[in-house]
Amino acid sequence: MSHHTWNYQDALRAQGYRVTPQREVLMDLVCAARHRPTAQELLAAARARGATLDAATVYRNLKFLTERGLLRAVEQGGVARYELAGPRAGHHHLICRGCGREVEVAGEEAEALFEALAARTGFRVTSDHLVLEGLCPSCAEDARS
Amino acid sequence: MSHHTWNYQDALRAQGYRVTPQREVLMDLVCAARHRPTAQELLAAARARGATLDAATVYRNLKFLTERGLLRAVEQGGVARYELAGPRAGHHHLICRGCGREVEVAGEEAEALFEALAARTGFRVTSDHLVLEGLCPSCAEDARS
DNA sequence: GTAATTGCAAATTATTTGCATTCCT
DNA sequence: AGGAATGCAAATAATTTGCAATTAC
Repeated sequence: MSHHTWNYQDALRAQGYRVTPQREVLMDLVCAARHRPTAQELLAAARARGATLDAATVYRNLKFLTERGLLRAVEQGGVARYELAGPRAGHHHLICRGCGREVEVAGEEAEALFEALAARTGFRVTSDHLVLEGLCPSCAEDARS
Repeated sequence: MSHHTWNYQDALRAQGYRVTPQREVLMDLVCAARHRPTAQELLAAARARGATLDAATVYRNLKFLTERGLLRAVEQGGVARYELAGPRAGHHHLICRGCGREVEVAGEEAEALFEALAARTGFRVTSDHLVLEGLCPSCAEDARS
């Protein structure tokens, strides 16, 4: 399956690593997921899809793929969740603690904010994926009752 | 020991909860800690200090104290770390991934940033404690070699 | 006295590691 | 072939839960 816009397979092979079915199923699942899956969710999903793989393999590969820059790990609620890193721009998420809805913010939008921080503290933020909590417009509305 | 500027004991008693020695030792330790301690660190520290308490009690109370707004939990590197919440303003941290140094940013400083986000997305950020990663001035310098 | 809390032990959940075997390239 | 990667099983580590015993108020 090579429906990915980016061919990570060759990138790996070029570095002497192998493209195993386990790695492919993980990449496919992370790619197809609507929300960021955890290692456990990926294991279950992979098996549901008929793949044969062990939890240890999932953990080893998520770490491997993250180190190679193909995936990105985000801590959320104590567990690690994964998403495609790929060759695209960083971005951030706003999670509404009212309805759980998630809004994405382009990296550039946030850059301006980080600029301001850098100017004031000299500290350059490199996080390319923040998860901010707050209230979305509609829940903010409800909160007034 | 009531060296805390804020008397949380009465606040608890007023709500029908008890002030146990275990709870006090936890509050004292979090208060005295230089860096945010984890549940395990608190357990060890409490015992080193001669206190008698179980891991389950530590977890139960950290959760309890956090729910009552006395402590605040921050996820960092997969584990929960705690700090005093108290009646003070929220703030944020910048952690340098070069030297590990930590810089604190007052809540007001960041408010401006959140304002900008709200204006653009309608989303109001309520996180009162972000942990941003980046490079401090001195490490940014070294990175150029 | 009595309900809130604790301790202890056992159960969960997430993740890691050693090692022999398998399988990409 | 030959090293990379997997599976399996066992080891950690962090956290949770049931329940009887304890204790703060």
